[in-house]
Amino acid sequence: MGRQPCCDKLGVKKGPWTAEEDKKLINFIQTNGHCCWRALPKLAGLRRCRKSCRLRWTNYLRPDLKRGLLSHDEEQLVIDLHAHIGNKWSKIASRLPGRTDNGIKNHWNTHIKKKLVKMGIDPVTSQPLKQEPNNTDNPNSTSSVSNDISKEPKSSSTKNVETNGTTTEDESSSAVTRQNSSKDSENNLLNDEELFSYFHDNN
DNA sequence: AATTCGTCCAACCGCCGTGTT
DNA sequence: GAACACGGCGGTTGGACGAAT
Repeated sequence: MGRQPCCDKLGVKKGPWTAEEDKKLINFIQTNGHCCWRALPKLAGLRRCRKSCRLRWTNYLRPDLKRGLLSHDEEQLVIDLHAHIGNKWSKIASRLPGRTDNGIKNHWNTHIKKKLVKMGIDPVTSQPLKQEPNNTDNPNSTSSVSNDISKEPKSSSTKNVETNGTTTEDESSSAVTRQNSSKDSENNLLNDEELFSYFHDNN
């Protein structure tokens, strides 16, 4: 039978949001809340799909959003969480107040993934990678990696240098603990309660 | 100065889980 | 129980921008 499209394509606008659209969405949600995304575009006078509205609100317009790059602590938390629950970006985001799943996902894909690879860790499984030709003389891959990391921001923009200035040893050490801890969890994803208790214990 | 490359991030798409009829 | 509607999630894309060449 097939699902119907999420919204009728007729007259539905796509692409970047204008300031005016943002204003409409904010005004509507501030006065009415987002009770029903399906009806919202019409009621708010927007020619947008419900999904587009929800995404715009949650990823960009929400008043409690934190903008900018993740701090070192936040990044560390993302890495640890990811090691335990995998690509559950919304769950990870829920542990980082003011951060969105989209933002975290973006940061993971552009930054953290590469860092982990450099550290000799498979970003997908959080397990140590098989030795690459480049890493041949570092059986303990994490040790040399931490040095790499400290040099790494070279390719990053200047914004990055600011926030990453304090990185290095914490990252590698955490990677080691993750390797150990991820061992017991293997592929067993933690549910929310387990996750909570895990972090409760670690804090 | 022009081009290429890498990074950042907003936005879209398709699928899934769940609640309702 | 099946069909449907809806909200939400994760993967991916593409444009803007700055740095490097």
